[in-house]
Amino acid sequence: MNLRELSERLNLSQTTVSRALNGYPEVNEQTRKRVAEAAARFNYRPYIRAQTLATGRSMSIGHIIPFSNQNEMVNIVFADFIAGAGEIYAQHGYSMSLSLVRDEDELSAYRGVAEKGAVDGIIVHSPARDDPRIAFLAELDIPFLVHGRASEVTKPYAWLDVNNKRAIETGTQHLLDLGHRRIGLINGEERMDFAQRRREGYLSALTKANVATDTAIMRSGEMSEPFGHASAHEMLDGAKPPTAFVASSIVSALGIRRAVEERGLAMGSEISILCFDDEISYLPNGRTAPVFTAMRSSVRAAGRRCAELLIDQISRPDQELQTELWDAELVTGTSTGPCP
Amino acid sequence: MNLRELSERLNLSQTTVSRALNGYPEVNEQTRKRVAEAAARFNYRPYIRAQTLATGRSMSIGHIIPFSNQNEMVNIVFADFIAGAGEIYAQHGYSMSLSLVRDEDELSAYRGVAEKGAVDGIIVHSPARDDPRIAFLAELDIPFLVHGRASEVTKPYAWLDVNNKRAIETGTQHLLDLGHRRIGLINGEERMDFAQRRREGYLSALTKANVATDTAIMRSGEMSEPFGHASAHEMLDGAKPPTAFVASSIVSALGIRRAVEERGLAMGSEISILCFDDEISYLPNGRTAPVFTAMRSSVRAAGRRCAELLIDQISRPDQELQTELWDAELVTGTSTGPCP
DNA sequence: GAATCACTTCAAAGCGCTTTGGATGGCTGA
DNA sequence: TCAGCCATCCAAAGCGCTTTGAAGTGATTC
Repeated sequence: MNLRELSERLNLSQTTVSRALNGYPEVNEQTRKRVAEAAARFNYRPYIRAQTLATGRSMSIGHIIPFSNQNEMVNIVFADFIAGAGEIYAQHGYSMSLSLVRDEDELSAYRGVAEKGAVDGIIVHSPARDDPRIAFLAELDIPFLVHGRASEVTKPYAWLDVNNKRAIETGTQHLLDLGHRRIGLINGEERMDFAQRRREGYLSALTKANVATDTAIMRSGEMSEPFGHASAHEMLDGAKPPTAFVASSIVSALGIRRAVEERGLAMGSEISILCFDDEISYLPNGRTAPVFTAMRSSVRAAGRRCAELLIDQISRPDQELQTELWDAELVTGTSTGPCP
Repeated sequence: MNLRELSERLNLSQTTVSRALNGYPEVNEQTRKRVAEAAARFNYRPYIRAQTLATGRSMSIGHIIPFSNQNEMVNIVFADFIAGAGEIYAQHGYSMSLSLVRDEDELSAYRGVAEKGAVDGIIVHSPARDDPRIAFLAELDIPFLVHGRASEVTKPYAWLDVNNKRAIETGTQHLLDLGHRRIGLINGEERMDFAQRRREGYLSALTKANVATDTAIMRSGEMSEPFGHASAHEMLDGAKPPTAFVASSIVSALGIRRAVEERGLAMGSEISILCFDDEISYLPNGRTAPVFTAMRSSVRAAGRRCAELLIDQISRPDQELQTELWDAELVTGTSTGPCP
């Protein structure tokens, strides 16, 4: 059942039927009701494909998720981000189109998605410091918003980010306040912008406190449980082992904890752990009382907000590009304590 | 730059240009080359929207991800499944359209996606025992494939599933062989089909071994770290505490381990833990030597295979509906040992 | 030299919807 | 009475692509 058939049954033109269904004012209330009833009775539903071609809008947002060739891994926060964004899309009648793209062929995938008019806007995930995707999308002239930032990109673009530097600076400061002087850093991959900023925050806190930095207790890698586990063991095996750890993710923190426990050390007294907590739904950091002391910022909330900002940008293309910087919140759990 | 413009510049008809670009045989090699060059030079790319309308195929697969209202949680295996499926889609020129749908309005979302012709096929995630979605999709007459099964649905449908019953039966048997007689079960939500089957496997192994079952050491819930943690504590606080645990997910196993360690018990000797391992990329169960003894089956491989099967079904609609049952593999780690 | 054929190319008709630019007719006000 | 004006409705022209059915070439065959 298509529009033509429906309009024939009603003895009306396609125009009128279309307008009636889409709520245009220039149609009699009675005929509108007639149309609505017939549409329901014949179970009529417009073909999205045709609508999309006629209107020029596809009512869908593209997410291109990079995933690393080395470890075949999707960022752990991705599912919750998507859950948040999806909620907003549903409210506004948008759908979400997803491509997982390997590092090497990412740019061509962007062209594929954006230029062909398959989506009305794009969300960029996990930007690197000097991310070529941003300049590329700007040139394609399609609305897009970056979750995160790319420090080395100079052109303006829309983004939403957590203040990663300040977050980790605050977290590290918290450990310093507890008397720790040997603090290990277990970071994400530092070609990622967020990881760089977190590192800056870590270094800045140490420097301000006149504590020497030591690359022997700084690691950067894939944010998985085994990586946290192995890194922690290595550092604790070192000549001058740390008394505290800063972890970039709750997953690596789990690995650190395992290493700590394997060594028979007591977490929160002999060894302290502080991590960044994205509030991942299946790895909650304690519903009521947090386990890990953490810098907390909800990635699901970020997903929601990113979707809102992008939809806003699509519907009002003339407005200035929006940016938002969120502060993470320090929550204290049982994983930190005074330096022994 | 659209097809008409391009064909005008080339002094050719749209037909010829279209055919040249799409590899039809009835076009001179020389003109094909001319067309290809011009297309590259003018950076021509067909509008997907128009192509989609003209061909009747949208070249996109819908995934509708249920997510629970109670715990606002997306299944942890989802990201890796998607990563696997996305790989295959990319190879075949498909894109992936995602909707996250809350429990209560799922059916209407299916109609929205399927009936409007927005996608060529659908993958159904996390089916419940008597899942209304399956009958619904069958009626809509759109190709679909279920990841998992719905025991109470009688009509034939395409699916791919792990033999959950046998997997957990084997796992439980392994613990019985080690001498354990009090084995706790920490399962997923039992309205989900897979969780029911796992429970059956658990019960079957115990019954065959003439070991009494006890609901006091059986829990079913959300498959999160805290759930595993709390459940393990409760059971270990009981009058007849278990000496071993079977966990439905590596995430709940992590929680169990935390509880075990908090009590100062040694995992692998005083308490054994066996879990189902979906090979989630950021929670790998030990790259070389597994930590947890586990029943293992890669959810990413399942995603890949599901995508293949569905694409096959779309391209050859007349063939019989395919089904595949995979066996999980027992891997022994350090988390299990003889009953003390 | 006419008929046949393979090889290329083309004009035009969709795909199902939206939207522009009128028509139509009843009603109002001078 | 008649111009002017709403309130409704409509025919037709797109949106950019694919595909059908036919036509225009030479070359080949008899």
